[in-house]
Amino acid sequence: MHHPDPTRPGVLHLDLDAFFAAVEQRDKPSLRGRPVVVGGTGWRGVVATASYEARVFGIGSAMPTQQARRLCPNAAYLAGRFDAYRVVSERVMELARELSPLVEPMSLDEAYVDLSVEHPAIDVAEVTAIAEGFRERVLAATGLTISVGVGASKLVAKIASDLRKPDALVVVPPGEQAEVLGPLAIRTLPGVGAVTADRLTRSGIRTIGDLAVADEAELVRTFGKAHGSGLLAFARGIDPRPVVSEREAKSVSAEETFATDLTDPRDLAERARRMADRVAARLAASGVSGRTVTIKVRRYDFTTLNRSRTLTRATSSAAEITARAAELLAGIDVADGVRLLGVGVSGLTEFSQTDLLADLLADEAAAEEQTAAGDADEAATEETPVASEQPYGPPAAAAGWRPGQDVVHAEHGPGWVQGSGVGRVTVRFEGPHTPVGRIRTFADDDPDLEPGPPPVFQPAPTASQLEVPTHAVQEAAE
DNA sequence: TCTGGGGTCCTAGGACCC
DNA sequence: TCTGGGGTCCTAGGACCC
Repeated sequence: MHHPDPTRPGVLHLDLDAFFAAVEQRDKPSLRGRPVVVGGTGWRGVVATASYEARVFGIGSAMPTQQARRLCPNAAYLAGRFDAYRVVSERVMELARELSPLVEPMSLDEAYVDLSVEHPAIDVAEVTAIAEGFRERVLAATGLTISVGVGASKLVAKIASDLRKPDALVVVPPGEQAEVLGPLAIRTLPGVGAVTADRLTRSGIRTIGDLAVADEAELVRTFGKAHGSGLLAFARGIDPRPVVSEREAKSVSAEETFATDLTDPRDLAERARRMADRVAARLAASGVSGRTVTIKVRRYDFTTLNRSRTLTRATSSAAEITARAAELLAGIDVADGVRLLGVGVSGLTEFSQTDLLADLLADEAAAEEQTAAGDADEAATEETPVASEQPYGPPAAAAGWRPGQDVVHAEHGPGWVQGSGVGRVTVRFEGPHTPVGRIRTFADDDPDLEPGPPPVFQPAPTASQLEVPTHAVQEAAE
């Protein structure tokens, strides 16, 4: 474990600008320069990312999509293409790892990099050159701009990357930390959310500078030991957290907000089963199993409950997770309506051969339980089709065409779904390297129209590639 | 305005153990 | 029995992050 040197600007925070929306504008020429909103497009959706053109209208992350639509009805509302985002993200992380092996991805669009192992004497000039080179390579390889913040710690790097977004590099020299942080609003400090900011403001603390001179005992009384003293340390620019390149997941979960509240326990049990299946598949894919099964229930009034049960052995069996989730669900009154249900597994460990055998036995045992329960109560095991299987709100299509989705037409080639409804689907035929494309409308069950792969973005040739003689390029291509 | 889905970490109380 | 002092595990809830 390596801690960053607090006297040198060796930590980078990388943050792709308006990431999901930027990928959409890259791949869809007709959306460039226009407001684009990516997120839940249904009744109960929220905004994941708004392009800068959409932010002008007041649209931002976590805002209900309904509200965004009122603010800017003419924006493009897209459901998101996470496979495409993942490809771009992996490429950026790869480029980051060329700077240093100490890269800690925080999400698809953010990561920390610690340069201090390989550049122990790094200074502002050197890190500036490294970071600018990196930003250029990201733009060439992905067509996207990335903001980079640099400081002596994760904390300072993170704050710096946000200071002049988009498409900016901000280096905070260790000697200027206090001056830079002091005047900033308390809310810009990572770990200060709506609740903490509110409480601090009520104590007359508005800026990071105010917080830096606050009384520690008082903060600990108000916010608890860890949060109270952590807050003060952060405000003073103290952050010894290392950049960690490999972190093990601690839990795996799946959850869903329903288009309309569910009240039938059998519907909920069936939904829980499907979520348990997905969780089990992901556990298996990452080679882990877990001892604690948790369900999450959000009621009609947004109050949220968690119920968990810890098993004697870790499991990754879909049947066992389903059975435990069903038991936990049975203990909750759902008559007034449930808007969200989730199933999760925590207490993860890498699984062994004996776990695999135990899972097989657990599958059988759980199946028997089901059968036994079915004999006692026929209704419970009937294959009940889920009642509220309606599409996830308007204007998503009944046929399942999602706005923004990649498609291929037998005659017209690759394009994307611009909208759908009343038995029709509208497609725009364009890609990242075409001019703005034409729109065509089809029946939503047109056999010539299929879901397609994400378009491939062609990186700009780099200066060094242009210098290489033609025959060398051909050899490299073979 | 009416609130996603995937996570992390912390707190606090009770059970249980030595 | 007018009553210790940890430590760990489990459960539930909450703040926060992207």
